Amino acid sequence: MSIITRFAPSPTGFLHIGGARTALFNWLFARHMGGKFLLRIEDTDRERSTREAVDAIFSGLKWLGLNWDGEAVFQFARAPKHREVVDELLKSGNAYYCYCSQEELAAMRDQAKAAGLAPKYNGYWRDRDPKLAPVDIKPVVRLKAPAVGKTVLNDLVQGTVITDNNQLDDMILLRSDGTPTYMLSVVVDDHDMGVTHVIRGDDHLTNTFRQIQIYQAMSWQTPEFGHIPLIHGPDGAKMSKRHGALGVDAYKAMGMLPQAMCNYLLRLGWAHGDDEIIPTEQAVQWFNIEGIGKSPARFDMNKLLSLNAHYLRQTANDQLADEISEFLPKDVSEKLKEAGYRQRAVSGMDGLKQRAKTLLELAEGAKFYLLDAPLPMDSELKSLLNKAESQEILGKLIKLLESFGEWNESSLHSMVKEFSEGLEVGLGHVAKLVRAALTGSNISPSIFEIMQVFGKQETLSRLRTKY
RNA sequence: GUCCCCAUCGUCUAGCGGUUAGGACGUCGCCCUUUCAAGGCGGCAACACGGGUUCGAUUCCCGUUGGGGACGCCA
Repeated sequence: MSIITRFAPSPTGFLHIGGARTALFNWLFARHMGGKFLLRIEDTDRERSTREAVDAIFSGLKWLGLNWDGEAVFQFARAPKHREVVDELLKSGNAYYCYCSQEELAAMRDQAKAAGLAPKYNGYWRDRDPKLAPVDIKPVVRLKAPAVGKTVLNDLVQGTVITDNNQLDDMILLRSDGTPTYMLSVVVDDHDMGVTHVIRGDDHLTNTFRQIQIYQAMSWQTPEFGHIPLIHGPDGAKMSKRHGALGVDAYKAMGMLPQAMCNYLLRLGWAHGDDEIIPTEQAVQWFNIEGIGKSPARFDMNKLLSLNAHYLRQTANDQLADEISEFLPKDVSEKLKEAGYRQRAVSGMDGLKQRAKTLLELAEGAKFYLLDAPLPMDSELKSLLNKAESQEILGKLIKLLESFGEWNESSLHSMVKEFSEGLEVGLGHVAKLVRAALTGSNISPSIFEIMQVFGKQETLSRLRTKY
């Protein structure tokens, strides 16, 4: 039998990092098994669901390369189907109307808590004659869950977990306004969509017992469940906004590469021996649910960054030249469209990409190739260049360069080195001046590589520029 | 409060009864070097604690402690 997984986020905010990992695991498992990966938007909370959030989920998944099979299912649209199931449950005696008010329910919870029990509904209307119902209260429909015995979950990740049914109460299936609850909708949708493996965050673990009760009441076969540990913030607590970790779009904006994100997320809670660099294609081959760890992992930006730097260096130069475009100011990125400037950026990437961890840093580092002299420069560097002594050195160098024929990195290196030794100032000092004139900075790739990329004419023109 | 889950370097992890407890990120030092990186080499750094089981426990069992999660007419 072919397996079917799904990712079922609620569109109430951005696609966060934990959700992305859940999606990744579902996607990897489906692809590994040659099955299907479905997407369902759980938009039954009409108050909080937004179109923007739906778009963020779509674009986030696409960016990560987690393509889903078929059209995304919107849960709210299936409400009529969910209500049909409630009718069936009512008919079969597996559900009943409950007329308790919010106040009464709160009192019950307090009472249970005071008695040392889990705060829950006490089943007041479970076996009561509906004729006794107050006329002014709109009822909810509750599942008539087994009151005794145990519910067993053989979880793919967590192992066998057993809950005493007295821990669970009769959950609400239909709200008083007639809308289905999450608990019911998930079960009905997973069943109708043919989902065979439900892989989700372990914050859903206890919900699963309730959901199993619905499957049982409907005599439906339960899918396999795998509850993966949540990602925690650096302080060990559940990942939240205050950890500064936002939606996947935020990581994109930081200049992260999707391959790096996937690799990082995969290694959070899953390992393949000592392997660290696991490109997605490799992950599809290797992925298995058994390998998922049970302990929560903390989010570590440094490791993500290091992985990102790795994938950045693996990326082809011309592709990087395209990628940095959106990280550049408009006027600078426009230059990228002109063949000459673009060629410089592409040629310069070898030196640039090993100095950047993100596309943002890469773009920053590439600016000097795209800007025209005079370059923006801090005052300290300016005054260094303006010193008579500096000008004298540069003047002599320019003369030599003008008649220098072998315009390539290594020849330029030897030549300038010899030149410096002749002047008895040291290559370091000369390099600093050249670097300033060529890049406007005192940090850059090799100046000889830069000279080669610029070519003789542009190099000399920059060296002659006065600040 | 009740229930559930977790526990190896600072972090992510390998380990599935006998290992000098391995790798990666970070960190420190050295090499390379025109700056900054990258790269190479090396150092520091962990089995939470207490009981069992066993010839032998990081590994299996129980407890303690610590962390996390769930207990909505949210999803």
